[in-house]
Amino acid sequence: MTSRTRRTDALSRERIVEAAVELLDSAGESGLTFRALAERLATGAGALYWHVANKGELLDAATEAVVSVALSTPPVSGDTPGERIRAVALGLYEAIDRHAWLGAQLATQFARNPLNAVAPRIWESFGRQVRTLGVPEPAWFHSTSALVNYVLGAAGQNAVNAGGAQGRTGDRGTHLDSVATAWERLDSESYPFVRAVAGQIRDHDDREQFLSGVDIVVAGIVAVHGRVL
Amino acid sequence: MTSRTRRTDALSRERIVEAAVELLDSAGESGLTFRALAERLATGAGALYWHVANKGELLDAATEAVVSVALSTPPVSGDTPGERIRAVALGLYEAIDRHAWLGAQLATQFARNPLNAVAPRIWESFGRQVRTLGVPEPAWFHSTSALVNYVLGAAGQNAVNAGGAQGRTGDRGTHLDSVATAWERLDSESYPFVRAVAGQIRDHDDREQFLSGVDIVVAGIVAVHGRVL
DNA sequence: CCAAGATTGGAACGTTGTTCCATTCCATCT
DNA sequence: AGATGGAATGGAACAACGTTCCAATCTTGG
Repeated sequence: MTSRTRRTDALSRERIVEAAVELLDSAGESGLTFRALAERLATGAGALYWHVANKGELLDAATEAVVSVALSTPPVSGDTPGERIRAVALGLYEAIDRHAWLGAQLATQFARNPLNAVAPRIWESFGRQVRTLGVPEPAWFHSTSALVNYVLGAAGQNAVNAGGAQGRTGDRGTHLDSVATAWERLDSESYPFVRAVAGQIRDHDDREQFLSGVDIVVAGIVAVHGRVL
Repeated sequence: MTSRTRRTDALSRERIVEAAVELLDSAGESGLTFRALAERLATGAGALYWHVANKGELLDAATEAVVSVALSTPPVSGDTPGERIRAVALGLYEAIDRHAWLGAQLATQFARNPLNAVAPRIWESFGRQVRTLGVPEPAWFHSTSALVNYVLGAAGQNAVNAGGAQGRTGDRGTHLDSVATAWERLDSESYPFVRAVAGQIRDHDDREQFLSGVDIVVAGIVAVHGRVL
């Protein structure tokens, strides 16, 4: 028996990242600690550092793993360029909805580590569709930048509401309700506009609001840079 | 002398927040610790907790203090609604440029603490101008949401580039250069679009790119919801 | 002047990311 | 098969952090 059976419980970067995602999903961003991760993998915290440089790299890897599947499945569908952009954006939105920690992560990822791999992935997915809008090449950069910035901004702001797919809308409802109530109680001299829209926050649909913003940005790209096809 | 002179070095929430902003500016987000803050204020870390509940509240207060002055000075000027929206956005942009930590903070603030005071401030500033675009009331919420999400998304992504006003463009230049180089080296099969726009990242103007996005969103709002005035 | 509350500041606690290193595993060579 | 050396492990230890606690000190009203 020259080659004994390889141990199936051996550590690897992939297993670590996978466990990190599970831990983030179940315990939140503050729940991801090297000790909890080591316990879940039945090893010591020090061993993880052989496969992962530090916590930042681990977070980046977890983010990339999740974004990667969100952007690759399903293959973007839709008849018009606008519909295909909505499909890409919706894929990201649902990934954020599934993983409550992802929104905050995406919103600051490029700032924290501009050399990571998730930024070009997102840019590529949106940029290809922006190109099909008929935008001339010199405007590709600004147009895609606007779209990506909107999506990542919405990601960061809506991160709290994540997890609504499971039907536990109770938390979300009371949560939005408390925000709406707080906004309605603001000084009417200083905050007339906020008070006017506070009611809409109570019963709005996050997904619809998100897609509405995508439509606005796409319409803006076409209006400013685009040609009508 | 029944009333002795009041000590001028007494702690107060304002002095603490002011010192926190200075510490964030000079030492970055990781430089803000209760120990460093206590040393700067010539006191103990425990004393700070009499005026500030915890670090999150301190960060919120620092953010609000900076955003507050950014949105109130100067009084928004401009002939058209679009120009006034640009003025509001530019005020925020320059605050982020002055305070490198602010971008990441804003990008996740609403998610972290939806009841804080900075979100309604930003919504009010933009919302008032959106109203003057001629958007009908039912669309105020979606339109302002799109604009705010774009601005905060751009804030989070551009946070690294902050500090360019002082003229030390060397860091920024080499930094963007390394990003551009990394993007140019990506697989041409998987990343054709990113490679095509990588060159534009090297010599683009952040401010111009940011404002270009604002124009796109404003044009989109008008195209989707607005009336021509 | 004196009590009572407000405020201070330093010590201490628990937790975190990370480093260090002795030990174990495993593929390869003789 | 047995030795060898690098790959990999895991537990202890360290520094730093947010936070709590409390004795000491100020400040104010009677």
